[in-house]
Amino acid sequence: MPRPATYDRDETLDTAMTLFWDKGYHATSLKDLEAALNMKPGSIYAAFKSKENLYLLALEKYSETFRALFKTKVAEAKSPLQGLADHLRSYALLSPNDTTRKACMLTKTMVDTGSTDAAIADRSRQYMEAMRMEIASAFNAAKTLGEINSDMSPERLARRYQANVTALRLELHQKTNQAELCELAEDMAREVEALRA
Amino acid sequence: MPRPATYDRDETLDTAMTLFWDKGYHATSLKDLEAALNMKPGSIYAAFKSKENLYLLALEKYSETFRALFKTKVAEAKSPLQGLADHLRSYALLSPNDTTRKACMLTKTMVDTGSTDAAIADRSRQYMEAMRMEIASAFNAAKTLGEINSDMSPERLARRYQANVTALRLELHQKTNQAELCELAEDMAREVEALRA
DNA sequence: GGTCATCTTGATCGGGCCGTCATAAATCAC
DNA sequence: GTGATTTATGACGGCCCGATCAAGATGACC
Repeated sequence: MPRPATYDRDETLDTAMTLFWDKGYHATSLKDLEAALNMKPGSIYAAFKSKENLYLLALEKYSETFRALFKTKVAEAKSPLQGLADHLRSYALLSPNDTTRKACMLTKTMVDTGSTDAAIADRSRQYMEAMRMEIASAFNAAKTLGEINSDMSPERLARRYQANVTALRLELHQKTNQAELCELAEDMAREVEALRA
Repeated sequence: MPRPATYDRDETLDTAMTLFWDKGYHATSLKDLEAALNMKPGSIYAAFKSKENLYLLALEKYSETFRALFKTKVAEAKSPLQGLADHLRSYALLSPNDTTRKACMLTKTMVDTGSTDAAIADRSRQYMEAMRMEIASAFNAAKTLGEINSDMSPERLARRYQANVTALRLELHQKTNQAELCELAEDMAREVEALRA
């Protein structure tokens, strides 16, 4: 057997994800990647094929990581609806130096690549939809438990909920002050709780 | 008096605004601008100083145009609250080929330039705030008329409302289908109407 | 129609971009 | 220790970027 790679692929992908998430696809140069990943261009291309492909891998990791996190959080909550409401509040309670205090990477990606990289933008839309399905499934659980009215559409509620999350997280990007962020999150969370039958 | 310019400055700025709004700051190259404005690089720099400055001018125009439009629409509505609610619905009713069927340029700008062009991102934040003041003033009018409860905070309502607009317009960017767009806008509009005292 | 201030042109600049490749280094099997 | 095989390196290429500027074109005034 020949020489093994000297870097941890998963760890490297994680670093790339963070960098891309911060700066966006276009604004992240190979130089930036070389510095962050501690790899020379040749190695990057050997390992990940291209900048675009590396971005897609990072995006996939982002999507899976945070979708799983959401799923777990809702599952561990007192009830699906409560989990959904508290998830909104949790964004406003993020520590000031939490590294996830940013807009959703999928949102940023769609804006950043919508007119220049259809492949990436499309993938991002797919992940966004997958996330919405996850949310819908939580609303559906609430419905099954009789927590919300039976004539509610989980899909419609999910789109509304996702819109709230997207907007709330954009406020993180804009560095809106903590107090107003809490108010906004609270308003959104109350709307979810108001669905209780 | 010397030779006059051969182009209409305002019209040119409008074209630049549309282009920038579509493609974003980074993804718009001078070549793109040359083609769209029908000007050679020298002329562009003579007239607008730099790409960044041109962007700032286009952004200013965007901000003022759409803020005035909003103000007018609310003023002409049956009541401030009704104007606010219907404004949300109007996004979902935009013609399929309406050129303003896009995410808000201020939102896109903040995402696009947040990590690379502080000057532009800051300006965008300011315009966003100005728009929020405009919304707050509409809620305040509703309050004065007794349309909504007197213990409501116009600023807080405005931030919530702006979050809704931002998210709704991002759905335009994603080309969400008309039916679901209408549902989402309706959900948001109903929330506004539910404030009625 | 001559003068002159201004506008317009487009070749050109330095630089950074993404991506490649020949070479060197490292590891394992025997 | 040797050879086979993979990884790592970083200088380099071709391209396009935003920006400049000297020269030419144009129109307003006398």
